[in-house]
Amino acid sequence: MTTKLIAERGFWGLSMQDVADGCGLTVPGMLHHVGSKDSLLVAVLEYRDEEDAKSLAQKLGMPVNQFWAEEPARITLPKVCSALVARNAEQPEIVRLFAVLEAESLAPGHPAHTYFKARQRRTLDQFTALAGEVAGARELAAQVVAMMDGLQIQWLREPETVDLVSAWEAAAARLFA
Amino acid sequence: MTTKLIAERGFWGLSMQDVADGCGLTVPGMLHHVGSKDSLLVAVLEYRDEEDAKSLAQKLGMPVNQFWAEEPARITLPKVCSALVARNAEQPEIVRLFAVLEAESLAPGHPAHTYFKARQRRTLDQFTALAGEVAGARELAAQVVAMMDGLQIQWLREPETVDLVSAWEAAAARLFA
DNA sequence: GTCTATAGGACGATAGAC
DNA sequence: GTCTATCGTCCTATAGAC
Repeated sequence: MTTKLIAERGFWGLSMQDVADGCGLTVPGMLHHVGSKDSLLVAVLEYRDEEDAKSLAQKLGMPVNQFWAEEPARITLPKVCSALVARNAEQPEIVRLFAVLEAESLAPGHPAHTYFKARQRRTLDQFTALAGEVAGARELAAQVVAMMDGLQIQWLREPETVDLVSAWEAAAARLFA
Repeated sequence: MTTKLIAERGFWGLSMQDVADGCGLTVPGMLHHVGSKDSLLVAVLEYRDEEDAKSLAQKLGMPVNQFWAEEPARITLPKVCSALVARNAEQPEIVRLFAVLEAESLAPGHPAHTYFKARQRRTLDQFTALAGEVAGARELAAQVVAMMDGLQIQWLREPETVDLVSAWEAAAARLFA
């Protein structure tokens, strides 16, 4: 529930009042559980990352947290990206949450600043490993991440006009040519 | 001055108090000039767009507001992108302002929602025209915009590690191949 | 665990003097 | 034009009863 509200307002625009209403609780009632606004934020982020990792591993038929470490031939970067995009296309609200927080957290004082910095490094490392032994693997990984983020923004801005999956497939055809 | 603060906090996290302090005024003193918080936002956005258009036209040696309408052979999409990236690399704070607002404004109720929707359409149209008569020109335009936005995020998150210009050149080599 | 009540600020905006 | 003073609203968080 929190996810939807943060996606609409961002973290700075989020009010605990609204979150509590959405949960059918009063404000102190939910603060008893989550502790504070900051810890609520990181809890939501980590929860979503876990859920996504599970879903992704299932889509690829791999055990969780191992899909990028082994079998470099069977699990390729294009396949992982397709699975990721398919997953994201199903949940626009969560994608918007990450898009908003990804930008907000660029400011050094933001509660999720270090979280997103670590997340970007981790994603780049994983994608680089998946890209294989080709020259410029890290460059390709960065471009893939950038393209996915950018297309998601366009999709979220005009969901009626843009289809995320087909937009990504067209981009992948160019990137992985 | 406002630019820097919005870039750090986003629009929802921005306080008129801070802006007024940054300008050496009191809060009502500056509200007299800008009218309201919402109008301050759009004023900043439109001002930046004008300044960027001027700078871009100068870099390309073209009259303002005509660089995408004519001479499709001399002014190509890669050239415009290089000029844009070079311009953006000089002003990380303004780029962060747009990155934050671009994500925040995805919410339908945001003061800049319609502004960014129109901006995205306009940019896509201009880039599509610049791409020329090739098949899939609009797809290419969308991918170029996505790549620029995504690389900017990575650059803003780790300015010490990522160099925006060289990252873009590597991406352009792949996109325009 | 969930509530009522309330503290203690910060916010955007207005009114009116100078 | 810029100020002081202030209104009314919203916020996060705490204290303490049930």
